[in-house]
Amino acid sequence: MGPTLGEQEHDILTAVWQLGTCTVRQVYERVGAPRGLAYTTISTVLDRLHKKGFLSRERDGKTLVYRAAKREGSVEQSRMRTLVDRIFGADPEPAVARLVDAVETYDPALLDRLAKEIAARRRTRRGS
Amino acid sequence: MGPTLGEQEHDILTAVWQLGTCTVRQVYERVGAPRGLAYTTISTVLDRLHKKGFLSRERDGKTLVYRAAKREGSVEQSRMRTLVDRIFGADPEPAVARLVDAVETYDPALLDRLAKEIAARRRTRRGS
DNA sequence: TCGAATCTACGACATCTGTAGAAGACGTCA
DNA sequence: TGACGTCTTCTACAGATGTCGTAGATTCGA
Repeated sequence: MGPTLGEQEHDILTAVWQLGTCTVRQVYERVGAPRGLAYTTISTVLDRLHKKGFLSRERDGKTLVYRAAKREGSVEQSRMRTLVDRIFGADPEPAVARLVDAVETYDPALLDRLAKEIAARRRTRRGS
Repeated sequence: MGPTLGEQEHDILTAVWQLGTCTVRQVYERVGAPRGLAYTTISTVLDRLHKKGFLSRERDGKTLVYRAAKREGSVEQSRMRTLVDRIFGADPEPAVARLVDAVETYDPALLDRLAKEIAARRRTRRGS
C-alpha cells in the first residue's frame, strides 16, 4: 500500500482539498492557527505530504503553491477501508454491535442515516 | 485518555483475552510464529502491555503468567469510539456512504447484520 | 552435577508522526 | 539602501510502535 497518513496529516490534506490551490499560509490560517500550531509545523506537514505524493506543488515567486495530487475520493476510500479492517478484525460478529453502539453515542441521528444508506445500497444490489 | 494501543499490540492483547491465562510462549505460538515474529518480540509487547496496565502478570517459577487486567468490553468500546471518531470527522455526511461502501467491500453480509443491529437498536430506543 | 534449553530483562534501532526553532533568501516600503 | 516581514529549508527532538539481540538467571534432563 501507499504511504500512510496520521490524523493531523489527514486533516491538513483535507484542508488542501477544500482550498483547492493554496499556500502554507492559507492552510496555516485555516487549521494551524485555530489549533495553536506554528506556521512551520504546517509547512513541514505540507512538505511531507508532498514527499509522500499526496500533494504537488509549484513555485510562484518565493511562495510554494500546493494542490492535491490525488483525488479525495480515492484517498478517503482507502482510508475507510483501513478503518473498516481495524473495526472488523478477526471476529466481526461482536464488532457489529460495538460499532452501532459507538455510532449511536457519537450521534444517534447517524444511525438513521446509516440505515437509509444501507437500504438504498441493497435496493441497488437487487437491481444490478 | 489512557495509553493507546497499536494494531499489533491490540492483536496480542486479543490473544490474551482468548487464552485467558497465558505465557509468552503460548502467545508466541498463537500469533507470533504464524506471523514470523520473534519470540522476544512477543515478550516485549506483552511487557509493554503490562506496563500500560492492560495486563497483569504473576510469576510461576521462571515463567511469567499473563492475564488481562481490563475487561475486553471496555477496551474494545473505547477503541471503537476512537475509530468512529476518525470515520466521522469534520464532515460525517460523506463518511456515511463511504463507510457503507467499505463494509460492503469487506463483506456484503455484514451490511445485513448491520441493518439488523440498527433496527434492533431503534426498537429498543423507542421502548425506553 | 553439568550442560542444554528456556525465560525474562534490557537495551537498541528504525520509522512515523507531531511539533517547532533557526538560518538564509527575497521582496517591499520608507 | 537598509530594516522588516515573509517564505522555504534544514535540522532536531520526543514519544509511540514494531522488531530483535544479548545477557543473565533458572530449570530440567541426562
